[in-house]
Parts: sequence; structure tokens; C-alpha cells
Amino acid sequence: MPELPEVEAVRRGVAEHIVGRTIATATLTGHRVARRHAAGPADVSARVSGTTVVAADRRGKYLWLVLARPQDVAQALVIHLGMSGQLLVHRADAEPVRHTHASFAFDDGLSILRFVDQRTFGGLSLLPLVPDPYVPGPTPAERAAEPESTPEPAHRFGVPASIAHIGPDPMEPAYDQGAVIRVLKGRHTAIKRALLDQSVVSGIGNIYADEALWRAGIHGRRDCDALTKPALARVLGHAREVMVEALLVGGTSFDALYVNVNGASGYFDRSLDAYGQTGRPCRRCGTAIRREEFMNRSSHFCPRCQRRPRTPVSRPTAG
DNA sequence: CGTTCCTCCTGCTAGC
DNA sequence: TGCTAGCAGGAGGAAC
Repeated sequence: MPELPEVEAVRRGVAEHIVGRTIATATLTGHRVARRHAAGPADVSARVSGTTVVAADRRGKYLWLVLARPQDVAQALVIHLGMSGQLLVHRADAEPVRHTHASFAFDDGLSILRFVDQRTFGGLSLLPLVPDPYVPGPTPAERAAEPESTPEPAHRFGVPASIAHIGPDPMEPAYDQGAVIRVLKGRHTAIKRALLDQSVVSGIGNIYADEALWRAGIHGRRDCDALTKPALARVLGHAREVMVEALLVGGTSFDALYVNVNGASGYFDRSLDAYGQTGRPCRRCGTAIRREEFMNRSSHFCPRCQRRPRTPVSRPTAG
């Protein structure tokens, strides 16, 4: 469910309400919520207790809390919301909530942080932080030349070891659009598939892929290596732009499944031009927006503004 | 190696 | 009213 703008809205809420507080206890329910954590849920509970949350960071759709313990190396509590995950800040004495898989209580006894996830595609893991592969540190020579230079890196504490394969997202300093275009030019696959592949550029999901392609006037089945560099730049520029606009209004919420830590919805669903607009007139040309199956999911596009390629890399399924 | 497909879940809605 | 099929914001791992 949540894509970059929604995860960023959640991250900001966590930063506001949780950073600076010390975790007293963590309760994880069931094994599935920590299935990506090799040592299991009990290990997560044991090792986060007594740590202080010093930062809430994010790359693409991956969110993590930087946890510090005095005299110890910082760890990252990585949280992926999957399709239906929520992080909610509740009063310590609040009513139980269905589908709560993890709950964090703080030593001030005030509020609690809950991980609620209806479809259970999301999860938690605890990992060491490693240097960000996309933000190379200064070489020894550079350090010697500028001993007083202390630029603020994108991720002060590094990134969790588990997300080394996730590319930078379009909102972070480490993002290099030219590098992404060069990668895309070498891929023989549909442009929409590449946008959804988090290893190239992260943060884009089904909603914002459809919106970016609609804005660029490019059909999602067009082949990456057949698109010109300016066309690819247009798609990527629109992807960034549409996600920035969505973040400004709190993200896209169709229902109560996506909410901020306060339970507040975003309003970008009112501004969608393609996603979920099947049958509605295209805002540019009036042609009815069409829906088709793609990668076992849905794609929404204007058949006039976004011409289907003559020989798509992956053909539409019959029907 | 790169690319594509399938599966993991629960719940809501449309249609019979 | 009740049942069922279809669909939903994601991604990792298996299979080509």
C-alpha cells in the first residue's frame, strides 16, 4: 500500500513523537512479523529494550529507527509497511487494536508505538548499520586536504545492512537521475516494471508509477532500452514531482488502511489522474482512462496520450 | 547473469 | 440474506 510519500509522512510522525525516547519493552506477537529477522521475534524484543531512538530514517519504502545504547554500536529497527502496515502512536492505556503485531512501550510511560498490519506483508527486523554504498565517504587524501570540512551525509548513521540492494529514492541527496537513466537504457524490460523495481530507483509503487507515466505521456509497456534519454528523464522527473506533490498533502489514502501515526489520512487521491480512474475522462484529452492487467496487478492509462507500443516487451494478457 | 512469475495474507465489494 | 470471485498501496525467491 504505502509508497514513498506515505512512508515519509509516517517517518515524520515517528520523528516527531518517538525520537529521543527510550524503549522500555517491545512485544512482538507471532513469528511472521519478524520472519525476515533470522534470530526471530524474541531477539528483536530483547535487543531493542533499553535503547534510545536517536533518529527515524528512510530510503524508498523502507523505514528504520536508529537505536542507540550507551557504549554500544547503533542498530537499525527496519520497518517495512508492506501493503497494509501502519505505525500508530497511541496512549499507553489505549484499547487494543486488531492486527497489532508489535508494540513498543517507552520508559516515560506516556504513549506507545504500534505496528498494525492487516495483510501481514510488512515486517520488522533488527540489523547493524553499515556505510551507505551510495554516499561514499571522503578519501584519506580529501580528508587531509579539508580537515575542517564536515558535510552532513544523507544518512548520518549509515543504512541497514539489509537494504544494500535498494537504490536511492528521488527525494534524497544520493539520488543521481543521470545514473538511473544510464541503467534504464541498458534494460530490456517494460518501463513500468523498471519503475517498480526498487533496486534501480526506490519509492515508486503502483500508484505513482501510473501517475508518472500518465504525466509523461508514455505507456508502461514501452521498452526501457527503446526510450530516448529525454523520455526517460521526463518519466523520472514526473515520478519525483508527483511524489513531492503527494507528500505535501499527506500522501494518498483511499480508506483507513493508510493513515499517519495520528490516524490522519492524506488527500492526494483527489489529485490522481490515472490510478483508479478507469472510465473517467483523461484530464488532458477527455478519452476514457483504461485499466489493464500488468504483472498480475493493474495499470491505468490514457489510451490516447499514452500510445501502446507496437511490440511490447511483455504483451497484455488476452481478454 | 537478467528477467519473469508466483506466493505470502486479510478484508471489502460486486454480482449472482 | 449469503456465498464466491476478484481485487487491493509490495517484494523476495524460485524458475526460466
